[in-house]
Amino acid sequence: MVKRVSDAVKRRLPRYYRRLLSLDEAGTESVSSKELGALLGLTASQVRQDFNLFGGFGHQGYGYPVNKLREALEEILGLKRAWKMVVVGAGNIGRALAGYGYLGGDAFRVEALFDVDPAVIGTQVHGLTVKSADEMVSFINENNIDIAILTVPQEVANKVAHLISSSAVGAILNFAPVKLDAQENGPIIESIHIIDTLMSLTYQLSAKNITKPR
Amino acid sequence: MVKRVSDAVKRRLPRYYRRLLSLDEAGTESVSSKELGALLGLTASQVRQDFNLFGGFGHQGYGYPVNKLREALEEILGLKRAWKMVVVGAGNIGRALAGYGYLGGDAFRVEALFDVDPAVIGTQVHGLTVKSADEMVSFINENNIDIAILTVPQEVANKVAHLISSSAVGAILNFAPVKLDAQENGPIIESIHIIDTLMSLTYQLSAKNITKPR
DNA sequence: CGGCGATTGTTAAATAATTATCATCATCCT
DNA sequence: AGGATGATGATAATTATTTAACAATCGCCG
Repeated sequence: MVKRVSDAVKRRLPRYYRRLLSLDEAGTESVSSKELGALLGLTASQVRQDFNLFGGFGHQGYGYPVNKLREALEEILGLKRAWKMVVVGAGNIGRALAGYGYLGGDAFRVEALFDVDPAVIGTQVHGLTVKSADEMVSFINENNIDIAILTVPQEVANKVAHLISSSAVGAILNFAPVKLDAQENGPIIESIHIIDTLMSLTYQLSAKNITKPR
Repeated sequence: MVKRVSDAVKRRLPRYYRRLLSLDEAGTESVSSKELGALLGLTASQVRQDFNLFGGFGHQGYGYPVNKLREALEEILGLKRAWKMVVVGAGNIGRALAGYGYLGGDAFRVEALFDVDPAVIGTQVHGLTVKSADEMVSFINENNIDIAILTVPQEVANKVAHLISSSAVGAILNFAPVKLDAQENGPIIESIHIIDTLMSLTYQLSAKNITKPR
């Protein structure tokens, strides 16, 4: 049962979970791979393949029990516990994320918000007082922070990421449009590059007017 | 030269561009596929394959001229012109994005910000006055808006997306944690699901403690 | 002015991911 | 009670993506 989970599957798991959650809340008892695939734009085959990486959740002739599968995904994704986070960089995006009491408000908690700007330090953002970046590493270590959300300007992103990596944090969620250089045994890094997604859109918009999609 | 561009390549193009831009700004004249690959965590082979989809930009024995390649990518990605955007939903993320004078501040411009909440309509956000959602479709059409950034609550995301689709907008950048149902000949849709990326992190953090990476 | 070193563009091979197929089995209906 | 139905789990086939290999080519240096 310890099969390799590809990146592609890893990206699909949260999507399955979100959909299962909403089906469960709607009171749906079971769902077939075909139905779920249709809801997510995937083939039935792929849905079954994916779930079978983690074990057999389905009943033949019946489909998958929504509640049980949702529970299983919750376990797999580590959502049965709360994760403590800090936001590093109190700019526009950083402040927005500090107010993130979102989906499974239980699972993700922002514990602190840091910045270097003296004019910003001490101000209130969504009930948090912005702390000085000097305190960051010790705060992370003393409060067992799991995830650092990095929203600093790209020029300093790697420097700050390096500093964060010297703490005991488990993962970094990077919003700076820069590739952070990963370190052996350092935190897990995932990036969200908004600007890249925008450029992907303009690429497609530009291409649309030249060649039709096949 | 009209080869099919896969999704994987499409996602790498902006990364190439960003790196080329910074190399160019640093005054670097040429870069080999090997060097560029190392900077981006790709193989030299892959870099060459990708560029060759769009034509031969390199000089044998020499590498790729940074400036010329950057220009070419700018053309390919459609960054030679300005793109007009609106932000729909003046919540935390929406307000943050309204202040988006980011990278190629020339290429992307936020022209307006919409919401349904009477308490928010009329307020100022980063120099923009929040407009009523009632005006949205006509504003998009009259001002030739290219991209709508959707940052409304998930419950109404599809409803609003549908409304946007009735306008002449070319693309939607969706931040709601929901799969928008695409329509034939409707706008191009790309989504950024922050919550999914967080879950992908907790999945990896959870998995790390059970099985070591092979 | 000719050979050497380096790096491309291209084709081929290997690997990974997705889709299709099918035997098996649980449930339901008559 | 038994067969039809429908959907899983597993395996096989297909397709896509990545990596490797190598001949062709350019500039540089002597």
